[in-house]
Amino acid sequence: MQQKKEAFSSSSFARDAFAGQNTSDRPPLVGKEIQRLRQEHQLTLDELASKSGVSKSILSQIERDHSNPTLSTIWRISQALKQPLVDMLSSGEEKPRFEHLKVNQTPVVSSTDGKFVLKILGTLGTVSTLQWYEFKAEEGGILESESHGSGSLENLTLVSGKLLVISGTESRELISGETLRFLTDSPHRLESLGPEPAHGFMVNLLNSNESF
Amino acid sequence: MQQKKEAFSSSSFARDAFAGQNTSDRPPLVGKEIQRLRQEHQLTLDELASKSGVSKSILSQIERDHSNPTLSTIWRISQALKQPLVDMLSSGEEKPRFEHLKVNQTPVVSSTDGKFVLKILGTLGTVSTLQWYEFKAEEGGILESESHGSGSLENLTLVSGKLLVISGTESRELISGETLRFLTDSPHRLESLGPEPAHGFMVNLLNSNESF
DNA sequence: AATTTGTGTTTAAAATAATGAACATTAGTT
DNA sequence: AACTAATGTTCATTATTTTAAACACAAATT
Repeated sequence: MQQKKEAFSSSSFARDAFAGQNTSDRPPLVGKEIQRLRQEHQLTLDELASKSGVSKSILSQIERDHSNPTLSTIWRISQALKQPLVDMLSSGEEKPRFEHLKVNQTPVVSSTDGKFVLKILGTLGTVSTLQWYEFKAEEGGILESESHGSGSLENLTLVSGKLLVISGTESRELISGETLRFLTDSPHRLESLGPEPAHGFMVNLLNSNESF
Repeated sequence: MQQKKEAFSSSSFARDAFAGQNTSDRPPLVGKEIQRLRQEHQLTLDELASKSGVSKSILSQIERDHSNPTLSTIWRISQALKQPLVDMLSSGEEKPRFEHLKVNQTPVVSSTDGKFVLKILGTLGTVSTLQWYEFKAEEGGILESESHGSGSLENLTLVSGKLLVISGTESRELISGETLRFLTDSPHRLESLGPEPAHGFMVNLLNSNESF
């Protein structure tokens, strides 16, 4: 019954019984990171133990990667160290190459009557300000915009539906599949003509102050 | 000797399985998220068990938040579901940060077998080059791209369908309505997973500080 | 209806993570 | 050096996760 205290060498942690998948990779080793954070906070094992509610013996083992902590244990440690749980786990991994926005994380703006919905897909405010959106508008939905400043440009592509675009004194009617670029240095307005809802994509360049 | 078959009711874990927002006084409940991902992949507990090497009984309990999984268990599940470990834990927590832009090269895009259709909606060449597209890809459609140069950024929004994105050694799976930003300083690849065709938008920022 | 097949849940045993106490090791002081 | 005090590690025990097998249930097939 007495198995070796030899870390998790015989446990499922290092098991490679299930070949074919990722035998090369292993779960993240949080030990060094936890130890670094604890020392940064100038805490002893005893102090972190009482702060976190995790026994100091298991803390010692986790720091040396001799134990495979449970989620609740990692979480209690992260709380005591005031460190987001996620950061502790990703320290050993690769840098975040992706930014993954789930459906409910995408900012949405809608007109007061709710008929015109703008989903803000991205913005970039470096050299020139750039914003892009997806929009959906049922029949009669209207989006009114002020001037975006001289030199601002709007690029509209309609995937489905019919859309009336009015900028300044001019107006155009867009049908499915068409693209329209126009200056938005004056108030402008989009209106879904229906009957099917308008759906499309919009890229805006705002107030470019570049000289070329 | 008291046997608590009641999961972790006597532990520091949550008493009630309630998969709402993370109130940040208890470890994150990953059950709902894991179940969602498994069903998205159309896997049964048996299938995920053999893919991940985690027994289906514990999978069942974890999905219902009746167990407090170890790090290695969560990690093996995340690997099988091709989902970054961190994302599974942060479903109710904070968001990732942004990326930074650097120097670059000339972008080269090598495309397809016909199943993947890119519609170029617009381009703009100033200090950094900007391009945006609409794409439609039937099941199995693949778009392979070479590096766009270090610091190049791709912004993908999926309107419908399912899309697998691979960049470098990492991969993400996008479902309808989600947005993904990622660095394209290494070869990357988009694959429509079907069954319905993938449809979405793409905005690329390419570094073009070309020094001839 | 009865039987199979597929899918998720529960059960009993084994593996191991977590605890508190004893032990070891270092660092500082006399 | 010897003695403390402080800190980290190991030990024995307990608590819980994990596993494999049995079970329950539903849907499909004969």
